[in-house]
Amino acid sequence: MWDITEYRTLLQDALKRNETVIITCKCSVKYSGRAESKLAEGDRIVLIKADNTLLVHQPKGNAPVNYMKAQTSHDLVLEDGKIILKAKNQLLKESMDIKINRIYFFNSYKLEDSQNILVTGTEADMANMLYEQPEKIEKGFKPVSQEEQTKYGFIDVLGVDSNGVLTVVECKRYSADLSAVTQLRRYVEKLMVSKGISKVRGIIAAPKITPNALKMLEDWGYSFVSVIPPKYMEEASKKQSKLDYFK
Amino acid sequence: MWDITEYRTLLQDALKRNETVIITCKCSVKYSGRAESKLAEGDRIVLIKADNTLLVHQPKGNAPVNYMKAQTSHDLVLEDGKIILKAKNQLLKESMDIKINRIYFFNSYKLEDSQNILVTGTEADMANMLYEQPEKIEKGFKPVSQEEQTKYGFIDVLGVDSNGVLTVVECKRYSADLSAVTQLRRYVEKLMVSKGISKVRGIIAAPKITPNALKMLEDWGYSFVSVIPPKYMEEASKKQSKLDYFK
DNA sequence: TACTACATCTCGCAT
DNA sequence: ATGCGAGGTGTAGTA
Repeated sequence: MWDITEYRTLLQDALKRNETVIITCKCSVKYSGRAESKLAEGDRIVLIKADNTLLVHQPKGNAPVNYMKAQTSHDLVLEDGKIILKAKNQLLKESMDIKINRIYFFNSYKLEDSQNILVTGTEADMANMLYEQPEKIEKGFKPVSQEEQTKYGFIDVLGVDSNGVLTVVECKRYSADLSAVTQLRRYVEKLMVSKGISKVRGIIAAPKITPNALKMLEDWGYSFVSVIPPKYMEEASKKQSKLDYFK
Repeated sequence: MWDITEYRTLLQDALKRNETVIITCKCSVKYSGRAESKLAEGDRIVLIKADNTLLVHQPKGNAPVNYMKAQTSHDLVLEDGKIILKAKNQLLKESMDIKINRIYFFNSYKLEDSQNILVTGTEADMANMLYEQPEKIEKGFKPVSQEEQTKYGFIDVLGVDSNGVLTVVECKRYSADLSAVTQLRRYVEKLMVSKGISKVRGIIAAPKITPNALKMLEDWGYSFVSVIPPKYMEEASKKQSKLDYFK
């Protein structure tokens, strides 16, 4: 089992069968592609998934320290007496070499999983909530129909205020920041041009807003409305029944 | 080994020893916290790292389908005759239940890794390149000193053009998009206010720019310069010698 | 801690 | 394929 040729066969067979491979090892990593990186020797977990995605995980942190996208080829070769896992993605012109100094553990398993995750409490759910409860934006606010709204692109909620002024609402699930304000500004200005009107209001709907963002918002004559985003699972129930989730 | 109490002990001991746990299993997942999610039954790999980060990986794709951040507590309990991995993060008010219907594989290993990755070819490297080769921006462009530049915060490169006009350069490693333009615009306007001057130029330096972004850029009187970002490993060599990388 | 912006972002969706 | 924006974004730097 400690022979490179056996591991090589194990890996190739596993990939051929679309199995997912787990290697726990001491290794160093070099990557070249969109950027370049070096990672000196340490203990890591290397995952090669059924779609040939490769992930290198250190023993801490959420994000993989190195990775290759799907449609990468993988091979184990011997260089200077060391086992190297060579990963290449021709399409993306990326490559990675993982020099494996010690294998603690090597396994592969055929994983069957056709399920998609269902997430609720997203920005889209928040926009839908405001469509159904427009008074949360302000008294007299009337959303335009969702069908009409889609014509204007990425605007979260589009409506008319109590004075009949066209109003763009940008939702954020968390604290709205400067980029939220510039995004709103962009939509407002785009709408003024496309509609040929000089007055369009802009509102940010979020639980809170950063001080700098609020200042910029007010400088531009827009306004902030504090709205708590939804995240209840009733939304999920609706989606599930729509998608025949339990069939 | 198929007894819940044994697995429970295995998990607790592993976590106590700061080992990293790998579980290959058939499971379903529910999450509640910043949002809520459900994932129906399928085969996945569950990683619990030494810092108590938890990752659930499906057999395809780069990103984990579910996860919990560091400082989460983990326990295996029996509910309705099923093994449930219960993960709780009190601080973030997040929780996850992984109902494990079958364990294909369970292992843990003490991983030693004190290394940090070194990446080159980042936006910061691109800005540094333009500092050293300002003619890549345009003839006669003179960057201000890096010390002075830092006073203005997030501006990538600040300089003066051949006519003595203050100029903000925003770098992007890939195609510059609309948000890059609004970001530039924000920096330019902030600088005009803080310096009390009416004319500040804005330049986007990137390998390319999207059509909409270019239009917006030109509408605002800014300009685009095509620059190929650096990614050579000579930068890494410098950083390495600075950091005594090989000691 | 909060704010800001990058990321080998990833991912989905629409054109 | 590209453009665009959300993300349970994660992560680092800074005030």
